[in-house]
Amino acid sequence: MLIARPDGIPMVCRSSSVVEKELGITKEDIGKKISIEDYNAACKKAVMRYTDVWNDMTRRIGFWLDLEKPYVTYHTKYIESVWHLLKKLYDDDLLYKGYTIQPYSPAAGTGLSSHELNQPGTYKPVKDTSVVAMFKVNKDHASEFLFKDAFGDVFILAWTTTPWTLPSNCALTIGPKLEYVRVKSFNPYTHEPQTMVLAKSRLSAYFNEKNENASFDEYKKDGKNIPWKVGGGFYGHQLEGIRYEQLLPYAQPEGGDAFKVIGGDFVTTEDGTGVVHTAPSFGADDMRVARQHGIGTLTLVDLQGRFTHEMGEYAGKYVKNEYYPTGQAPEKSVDVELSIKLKEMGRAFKVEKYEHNYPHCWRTDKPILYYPLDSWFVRTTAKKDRLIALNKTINWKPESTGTGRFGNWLENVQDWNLSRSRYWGIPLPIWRTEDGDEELCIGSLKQLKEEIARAVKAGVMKSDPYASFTPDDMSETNYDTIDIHRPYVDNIVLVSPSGKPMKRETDLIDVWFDSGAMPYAQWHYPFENKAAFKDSFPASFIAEGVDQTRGWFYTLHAIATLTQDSVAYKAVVSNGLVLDKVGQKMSKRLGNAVDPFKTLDEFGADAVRWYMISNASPWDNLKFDAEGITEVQRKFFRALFNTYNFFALYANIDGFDLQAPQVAESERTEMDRWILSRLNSLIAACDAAFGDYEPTIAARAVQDFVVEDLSNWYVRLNRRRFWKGEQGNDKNAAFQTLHRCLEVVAMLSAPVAPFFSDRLFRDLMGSSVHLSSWPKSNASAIDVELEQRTALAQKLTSLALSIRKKDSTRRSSPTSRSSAPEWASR
RNA sequence: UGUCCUGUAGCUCAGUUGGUUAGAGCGCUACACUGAUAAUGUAGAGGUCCGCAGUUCAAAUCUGCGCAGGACAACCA
Repeated sequence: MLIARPDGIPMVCRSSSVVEKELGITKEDIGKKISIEDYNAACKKAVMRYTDVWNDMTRRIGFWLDLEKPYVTYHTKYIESVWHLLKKLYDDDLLYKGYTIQPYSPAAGTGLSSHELNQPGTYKPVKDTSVVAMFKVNKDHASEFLFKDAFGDVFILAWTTTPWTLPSNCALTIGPKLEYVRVKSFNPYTHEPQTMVLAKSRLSAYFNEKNENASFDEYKKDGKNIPWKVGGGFYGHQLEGIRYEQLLPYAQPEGGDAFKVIGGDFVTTEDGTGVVHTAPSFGADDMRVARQHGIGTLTLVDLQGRFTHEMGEYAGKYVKNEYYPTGQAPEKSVDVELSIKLKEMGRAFKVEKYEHNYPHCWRTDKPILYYPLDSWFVRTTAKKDRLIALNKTINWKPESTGTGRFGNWLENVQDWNLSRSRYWGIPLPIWRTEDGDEELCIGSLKQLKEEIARAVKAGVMKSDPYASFTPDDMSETNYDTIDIHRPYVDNIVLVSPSGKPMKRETDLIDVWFDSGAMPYAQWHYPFENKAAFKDSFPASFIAEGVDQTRGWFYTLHAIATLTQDSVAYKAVVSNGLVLDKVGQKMSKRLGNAVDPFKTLDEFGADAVRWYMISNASPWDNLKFDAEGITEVQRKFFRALFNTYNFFALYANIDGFDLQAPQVAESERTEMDRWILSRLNSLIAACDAAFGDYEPTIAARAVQDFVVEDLSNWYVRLNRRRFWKGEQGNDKNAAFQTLHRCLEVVAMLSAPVAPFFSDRLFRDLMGSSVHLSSWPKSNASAIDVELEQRTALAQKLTSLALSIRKKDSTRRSSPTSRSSAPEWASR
């Protein structure tokens, strides 16, 4: 069973953002400028359009797919199967609602899962304004030791690449075991005397060695060559509990005791000052450590990525300039404005541009924020051991991807954030009371109908909007009568056991769940096709790009493990990428991408396929060079075509009879027996190679056989047998031998060159090669000794030609006698 | 920063469990052939097997440390 994706999941994923772009709207406008119905209809159309392109490519390149019955994730039946899986997870306590810091895309208005963040191209190098901010220490019993012969006020230095999070600062985190020092010096902007606390090992990053212990009196207040002096060291834990003045007091944190120094094990001294500015709302680590110490939170940014009304002069400004509509971004980002403000306040120690990799949303291409959100999670961490154990039973090609890349990923598996705040996708089938005390997960339309009936009876709904649907009727017409997408499904209000109304959680689920649910949902399992599902699950193998390691490979594996306690596939071929001929990744931006349709037009599908398969193993990156395709055409296909033409020419002249009885082996010449031995060896080699998911080895073996053995040696030396006038066993043997070779070559090359091989086979046999049985190697026809002897003869022939060449002996003049030393056989 | 892959002739790639002088195709150069079917043959030039160190009688191959390219991951304040 081959899993393939007839509708192309990534296209479905992207269709919504593509549609938004085409319609010239943003997510904000949905429900206002355009109704959700119209919007979803546009999305549906976009899917269809991509489907056509995909189908066209599939046919032309000869993918072996059932295009008549693609699975389509927006069909009601597909969604019902997904709901069934979700219900199963829910019943096993593997689905829960949680409040965590998550990657969030304000531009798309939705949270992102870890594997969405793991798509290629999400992390990009960006230049941000970074600030070393100065937090003023309150003098009290705990901090007294810092004030001993202090020089000006005492500050703790903390570095951030996201100055917009500084107003939401609630704590400072230090490493309890790290060494810290006090440094007396001057503020580089206000030139006031001040004492600063930072990690000892970070001194050299911020203070020039040659100015250490320089005269304070001689400082010219120009910010250059600032003298400094170390005023004593101590360990991080001595700082814990010290309180400081809020840096930017726009609003007060809630739910805790903020503005103190706390200890965290994640603090390092690789960057910054060894002190982490902690804004619990905008960092996963920050939230965790703040909870541990009861710090509370402050979230001064809204879901659109703008500062909230409390932020005074900054209220309403986007925290990243990228969030403004094109052309409307202010000259100074809030990061810059805040930095200037801090400089003026005397609370900035260093402001500079800092280049680092920052994650971007794959829908909008804009930077993401880390933001506190309510979300539904799949508790994959609970099944980590099974995920790992089952993975070990999968045959990965190449193996290292499974043990290395995928294995490491599973070792560090996180709970899967399923929630998406969007409109076009599969709705989460969970209904909740307003207080969240009662909830219900729906696993089928039948169950939904029953619950609707109860709700109507209880009076929370007037009527059943899905009245046209008949439970247990699996016909398409029945399923086509209803739509369980948003907004329709949002109109359903159910009733809780205690009689309260329950509304649907408004989230959609991660589209990757859709694709991972494919083995079940394509069959509408378990509502229909139980046998077909059982026959095809788990899949024998799947093939996809290695970049899908954390995408499709993972979601298939996770869902199968959690819901079936099984693998979803027994083997994986993870393809490498197609690079351009100098080894650069192809991209539209660089203009080095090859148009697949053009390439197919120019060379034909078989030459392209043969080139790609024979040139490099599927998992190795392929340096795509069109000259390689012409070489394949010249060498392999021309040799095969000419060999067939030679056969056909004389077979037609002589009226070769396919049905005639086979000439006995003893009646065939030694060379007949040799090529048939080579042929059966080839069958065995190809069988082993294909069986081990090594198509490259198989294709190369077939190519060598055709070019060297069959065309260049057998046909060349046996031409006279085909030419001669009289019929007879010898001539028949030649025809039958060559015919058999061509027949088998057609069969062996069918997986790689499906069109050429089919034509060849039809011409030879009158039927399709793709309906023929895979050839079996006949061990008794293999004569290893004969193959070795012939190899020797080939070598001697070449040597003889070489000698003739040296002696300038004409090739057409016969040689009466030649001899070779015995060592030539080695 | 981590994980994984790759590195052999100008190019694309082979190279088994370590074992004589490291191979093929293409390209290049030269010569011959046109009695090989729309397919020719022979020869030649071209290599620090990415580098260094180690194991070994023996390393392209095994080990370690690097370098370069690529993919993927990462809360990096």
